[in-house]
Amino acid sequence: MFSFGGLNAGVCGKSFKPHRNGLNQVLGDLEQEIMEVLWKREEAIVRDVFTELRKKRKIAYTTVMTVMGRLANKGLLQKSPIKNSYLYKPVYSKDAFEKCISREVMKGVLGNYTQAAVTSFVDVLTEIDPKQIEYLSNLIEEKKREIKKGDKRR
Amino acid sequence: MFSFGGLNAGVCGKSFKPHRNGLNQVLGDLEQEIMEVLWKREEAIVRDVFTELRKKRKIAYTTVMTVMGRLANKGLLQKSPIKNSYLYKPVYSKDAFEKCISREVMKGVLGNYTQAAVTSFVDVLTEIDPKQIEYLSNLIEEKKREIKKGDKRR
DNA sequence: AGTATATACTACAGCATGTAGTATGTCAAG
DNA sequence: CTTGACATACTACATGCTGTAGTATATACT
Repeated sequence: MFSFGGLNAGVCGKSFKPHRNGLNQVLGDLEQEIMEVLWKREEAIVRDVFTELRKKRKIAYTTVMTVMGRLANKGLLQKSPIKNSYLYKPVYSKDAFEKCISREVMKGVLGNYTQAAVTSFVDVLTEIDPKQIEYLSNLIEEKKREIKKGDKRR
Repeated sequence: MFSFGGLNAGVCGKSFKPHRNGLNQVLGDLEQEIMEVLWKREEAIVRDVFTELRKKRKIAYTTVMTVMGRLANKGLLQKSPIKNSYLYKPVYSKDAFEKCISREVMKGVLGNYTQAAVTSFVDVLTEIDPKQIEYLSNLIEEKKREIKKGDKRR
């Protein structure tokens, strides 16, 4: 239950903040910064991330460590022992994570206000990128054919 | 900025919890219960709401009052002096509120992961209610015509 | 042995929300 | 005019999430 491509939905769809940007919509500020570093480097130890973040702003080593630990507890980072410390890796690719978010959010909104959601979807999509309407149109036609096929089989 | 039908988006789109049900997706448990009562009765004083909630469970009068006050601060309830107390009314209809949510959430997800969002939208919609695909299809055709018209005018 | 580095653990602040007590004001009935 | 019901304001505490960081302790290399 609640899984998508092996990704536990609880992880990507717990709380979505529409007004924020990027993955900050589901992650805290620092959490997001850290995940970005991890996705960029594939893997890292706390010091790597600390050094990276430290370039931009003042932050304590233990702060980074604490949050990386929390991300591991949430299932977003995998923690494996290495020498006298741990190596962290993202459990899911950024792409998979984003797909999971969009899917969970869509499920949440469509499942609760289907009609209104369909309407605003089309409106908003037109506003932000009218070209996507063409793509959407094709997707729909495809789905329609799929549904018909399913009907025949019955 | 950030308004929809007079509704300040901050109110309906601050934090969306996809896994919850109904307006509990953007409101706390008690907040939602209270709003439901208000939407049902159009207007009420604290005691009305308290009496209603009290039928179902143990709760203190002041608890209801505190939360109704918070809802007023958030701009969800309008508070007008009456006799020696206040009369509360929903500022927005339940319908308008739901539309605002769906719009803000769509903006949030489409604005950040357009492609992925379009894909999951179609998938999820098919899963939960294939009949809606037909409606969607019509909406799209309409939009396409609108867009063409807009092009001509340039 | 000492210094740097790693983690674990603890802790606190701020915000949102649920919960409720206490103090205080108001009004109507006796 | 005193009393009791009821209203509000204010304060407070708990929980969960996130950002932040100190302290204690283990480890390892020089």
